[in-house]
Amino acid sequence: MATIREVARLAGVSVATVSKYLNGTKVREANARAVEEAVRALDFKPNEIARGLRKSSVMTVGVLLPELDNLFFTEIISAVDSVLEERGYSTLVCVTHSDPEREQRRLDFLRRKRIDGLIAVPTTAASDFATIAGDLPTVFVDRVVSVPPGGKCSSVLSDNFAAAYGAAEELIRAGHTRIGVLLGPDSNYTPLERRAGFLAACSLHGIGAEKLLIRSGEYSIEAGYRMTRELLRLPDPPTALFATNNELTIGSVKALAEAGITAGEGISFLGFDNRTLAEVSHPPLTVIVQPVEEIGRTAAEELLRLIDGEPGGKILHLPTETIRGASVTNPII
Amino acid sequence: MATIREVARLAGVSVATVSKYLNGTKVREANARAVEEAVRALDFKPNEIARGLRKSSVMTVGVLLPELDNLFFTEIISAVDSVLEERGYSTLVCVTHSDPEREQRRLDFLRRKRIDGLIAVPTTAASDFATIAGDLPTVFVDRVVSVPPGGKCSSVLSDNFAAAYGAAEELIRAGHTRIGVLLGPDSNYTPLERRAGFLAACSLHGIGAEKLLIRSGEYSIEAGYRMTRELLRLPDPPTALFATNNELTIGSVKALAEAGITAGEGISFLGFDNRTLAEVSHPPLTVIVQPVEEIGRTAAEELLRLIDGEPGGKILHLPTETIRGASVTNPII
DNA sequence: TCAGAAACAGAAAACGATTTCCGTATTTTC
DNA sequence: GAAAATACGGAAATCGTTTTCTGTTTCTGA
Repeated sequence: MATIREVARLAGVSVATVSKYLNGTKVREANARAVEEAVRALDFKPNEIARGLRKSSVMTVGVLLPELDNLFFTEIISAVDSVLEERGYSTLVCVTHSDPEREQRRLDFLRRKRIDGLIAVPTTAASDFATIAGDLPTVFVDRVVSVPPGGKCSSVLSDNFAAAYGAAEELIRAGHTRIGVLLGPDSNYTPLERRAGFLAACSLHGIGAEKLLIRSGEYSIEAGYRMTRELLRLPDPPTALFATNNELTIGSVKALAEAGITAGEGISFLGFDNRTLAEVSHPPLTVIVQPVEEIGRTAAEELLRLIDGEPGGKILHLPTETIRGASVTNPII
Repeated sequence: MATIREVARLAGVSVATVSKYLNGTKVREANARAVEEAVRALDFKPNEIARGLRKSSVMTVGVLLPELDNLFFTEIISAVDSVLEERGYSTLVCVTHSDPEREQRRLDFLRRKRIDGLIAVPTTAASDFATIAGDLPTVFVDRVVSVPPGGKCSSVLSDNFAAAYGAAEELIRAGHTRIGVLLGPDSNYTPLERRAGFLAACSLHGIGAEKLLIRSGEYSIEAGYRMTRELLRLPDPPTALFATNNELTIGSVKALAEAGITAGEGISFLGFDNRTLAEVSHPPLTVIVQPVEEIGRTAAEELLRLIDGEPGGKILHLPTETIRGASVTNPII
């Protein structure tokens, strides 16, 4: 592949002139023409590696996340990538499989690649910014990491508390008091927030925790399925179910279908995130959806700000949206 | 961030020694120790950019695909990434949004990054390898591109012909002769293969094309929905439906649900790809699933072979799998 | 026409690693 | 114990750009 040297020779100018012309510094008209032609003739493409070395910036941000086979994450990356690409950055994706050791290795890898910034959905639990990213501009997504005020990192996530609060109100307003809630692992941040939001709304309406049937487990289809079956088998089963994540929603829907229960008839159902499943269901499900696209965009924009040296330390909560289907109805007493 | 020079100084050796030690060449025990310690003390991480420049290989492969918000693609990337990472390669993902111009720009970008190989789901239609990738080792996924025998590229995809052939047999065996088929755009390669496979099986069983109700349109939920409604409204509607892609399947399921038709009772249904929807449906759907994980792995392995200089020119067809639910039954005459 | 200013071109020094090549230590062999 | 063989360390070249800094043109205005 042609180098800038060969272009210079063919054009009869110095490499400095070629470089300047290609980077927008003014050169003599005749030279510009000659360079242009040489570039075309040799199909010259500047070596970004050499460029990156000299400029000590490769215009790359790392993205560190648990999995690639999960639309929640990939839709976020998609938005992140759109924003970053527009500003000339490329995106280097690394998968952790939720393994802390692997996470550390991949992070090391990204640092060796001299990334300019990081977008991370960290797995490591009780971690602060410094141990994860050092002094790298970083935006955490769907996680809150202890954020030094004005430091080089921020967080972007849905307002999980408000989402669950709203969900509870939705169900209570319809007349439910005996509600089953399917939560993710207690070790994660978001399930705790969702639990807290839900409980807050309930207690405000005088519904004690003892009437609630809260279950927590993995974020998986199987867990959702299992927990739903458990709840349905209770002597006094709940009149409404709230599944707080995509996988739990899928599992729950499956269990209901198997039990011959139509959401909104035998029991009310409030799901999370899976817009498509909600639409395709009959009747359509009521679901709370996270603004994935906006989360991605916001994270990318905040990261660009951090890279530009502006202070971070923000925690950006984005509102969720409730898509009303017909799966939340009055309870049959 | 520390450089190899500072490590050398602190360890009291030359940069050559540091480099050698870190790259596995034997050095004196005492020096090894000193380097080790200096590396730790300075938290030295080799600059992969400088390294890449000198070695003229950055151990990176590009991935060029239409979208990131589609599990079919992201599951493939996931597998690709696993295989490549194990061999020390990183994956640089670029999205084309199915826009040929953008595809060209992103490809240019990847070449400037001096990637060692490419995995591509090209959008550009009638294109041959040379115009897309030049002499870059390339594996095309879910597309067949005119492959120079022994050249530096190969293709990996499902055996779409066989999949559709099998689908037709499945339905014919159950007794259906009046079958509605939902296909993707005629301008793509895979819909044509699927159509051909389906027709081949039908004609073998003496079912003329005139009895079939073949519709083609976009690969979208809306198209699937629309085409299904059209078919259901016919004076003599089909007794079975075959949706040939994930989105078409979703749209079709939605239309059926809305029409109050249960797949496998009023009408038989054969879907594609969406394992989760198939499982969660009631009754579970019979679907043909593509071996996404294996497609990804195979593509990555083939690419590694090409990068190692072995000849390409292969077209690798991987068998699909039929997951039998209860949505294909005998027709009610 | 010429001095001074402004515009531009080019040689060479970075950037941070790897690698070659040569010289010195160390070991082996008789 | 000396010569030959081997092992190892280090100076310097290299990868392909950008950028600085100096030197040369070209332009301007009286």
